[in-house]
Amino acid sequence: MSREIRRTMPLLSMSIVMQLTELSARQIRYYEEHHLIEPHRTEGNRRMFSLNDVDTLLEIKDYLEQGMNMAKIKKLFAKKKDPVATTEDQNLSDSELRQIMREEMRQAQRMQKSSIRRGDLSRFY
Amino acid sequence: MSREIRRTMPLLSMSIVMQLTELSARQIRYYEEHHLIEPHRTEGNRRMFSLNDVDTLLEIKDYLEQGMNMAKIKKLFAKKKDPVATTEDQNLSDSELRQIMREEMRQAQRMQKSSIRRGDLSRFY
DNA sequence: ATACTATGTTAGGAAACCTTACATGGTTGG
DNA sequence: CCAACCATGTAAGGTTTCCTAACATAGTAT
Repeated sequence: MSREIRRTMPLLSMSIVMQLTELSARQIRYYEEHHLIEPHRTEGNRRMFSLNDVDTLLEIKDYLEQGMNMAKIKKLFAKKKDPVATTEDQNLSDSELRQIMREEMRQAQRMQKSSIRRGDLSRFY
Repeated sequence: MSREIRRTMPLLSMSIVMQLTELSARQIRYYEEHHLIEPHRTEGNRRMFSLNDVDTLLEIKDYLEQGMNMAKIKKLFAKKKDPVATTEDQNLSDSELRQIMREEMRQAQRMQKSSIRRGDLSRFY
């Protein structure tokens, strides 16, 4: 059974995700409104998050703390998903994207080496 | 951050554990009454389970389906924790214990090889 | 035949979560 | 400088999920 499935399986409730990410419920719902995450829903309409969702939230948090705004973050995510999208007003230059990706890679490397880092989900599961 | 911590971190709510284990809430609470698991509690008194708890529950389920009763399962778990416990009425013979352990080992091996097996938690996370 | 074991079910209450709406400090463009 | 907007806080009212406690029951063991 693939790692993909494990990471997309909705296992976590709102309160746990709040603890894991140190975000408020309001913030998490707001990011969902902007389609940056799409948590699963139970029959009773409760959100259930996957580990991937948590990762995404930590990424969003990081970008926001770096001063990026939602609009830019949305474009960033859109482009990461489909780097050759043809929408006209995708005004996030390729060089900007590459810049960000490069930083992510460097961060990932650092995570391999040092032990604990903010945003390192492996603390939790 | 150690695997140990990841696996003991209370992340999962009752409903999710019910799905993962295919046990009823009643059953899960009953096994807790017998101290086979000790889920964490939130401030509001809700149970929060770790991945280890889920493993334990699947193990219990397996033993029960094999016809073992709670009393025996309790002794089995006690002895697995402390194989040299000195309580008098620990009437689970060493050979019985070794027998069970051997089967577990064989099962674990099979899990390495074949893909999906009941009791294989890796389906989920 | 009786007692026990493991589980189901029900009731009443509390915690956690939901959506919607309004409030607000910080930033931004005119 | 001010109006608009952005990201977030907060409050209200309602629903879902979970809690404990108690009683019911089919199957098993004594």
